[in-house]
Amino acid sequence: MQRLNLITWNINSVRLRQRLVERLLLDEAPDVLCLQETKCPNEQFPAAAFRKLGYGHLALNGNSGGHRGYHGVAILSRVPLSDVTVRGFCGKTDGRYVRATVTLGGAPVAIHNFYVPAGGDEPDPALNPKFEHKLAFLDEMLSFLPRACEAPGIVVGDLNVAPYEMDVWSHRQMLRVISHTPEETTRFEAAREAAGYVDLGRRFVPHHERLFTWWSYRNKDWRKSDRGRRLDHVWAAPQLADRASSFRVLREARDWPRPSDHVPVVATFEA
DNA sequence: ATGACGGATCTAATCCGA
Repeated sequence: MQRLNLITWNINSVRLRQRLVERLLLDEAPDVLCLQETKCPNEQFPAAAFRKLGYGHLALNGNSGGHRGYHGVAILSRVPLSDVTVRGFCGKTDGRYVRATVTLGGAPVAIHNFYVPAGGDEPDPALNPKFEHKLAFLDEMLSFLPRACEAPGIVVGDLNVAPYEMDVWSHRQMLRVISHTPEETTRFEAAREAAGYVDLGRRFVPHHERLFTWWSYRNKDWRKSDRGRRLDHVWAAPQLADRASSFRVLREARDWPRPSDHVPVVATFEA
């Protein structure tokens, strides 16, 4: 493969939105699609439908057991996947990470697909166990990524943190709102820097421009109010970031029928 | 000004998302 076209998308139920995934595969023809919040046990993943469209290679870490109906990540590919690995974070097996390797220009590229915990409402880890879990997850990413990212790769997913001022609709009003608190954003940046990877979104879109990938279902008119956040990310090893030829946020998908509240993020890498 | 929406689940009301 001489070019890698990669998409990450929090689908918010892959079974409910199977048709939207098919539409994306047909419209964008990515080589690899990373999904989060599949909300789907592995045995119920609609693999046959995607295989028909040419995506016959799968890496799944679906929800199971006590996490029925929540979480779940998947990598779909039209090129072979090797080194498929599932890992639990914070001592849980809750479907938040899957890795697979593809080949670009004869060299392996590891793809790390994450669904970071949302963290609940109350931004105090002493009062809110979900926020405590999120901070612990980010801390574990900090210790995990340096070794995992030694092999050149790409970290993608719904990372559930909007690190910069123009990654949220109001920096001032969001500082005490989970996804943009300093406790999260400092850990988030530390984890990325420990990996030595590049924030591809901000390599392509300057820091003074707003860039969002998620808009709440609760807004009456998401486009008009534009109270979004940048929660979905693509981080790339420096040598891959230098070969990135495009980066796009598919905002139009927010208006597809019965949409996800997240939109797909597309990145292209040349060999 | 906080939106008051939408998904899954032991189908009715609850948990969760962020």
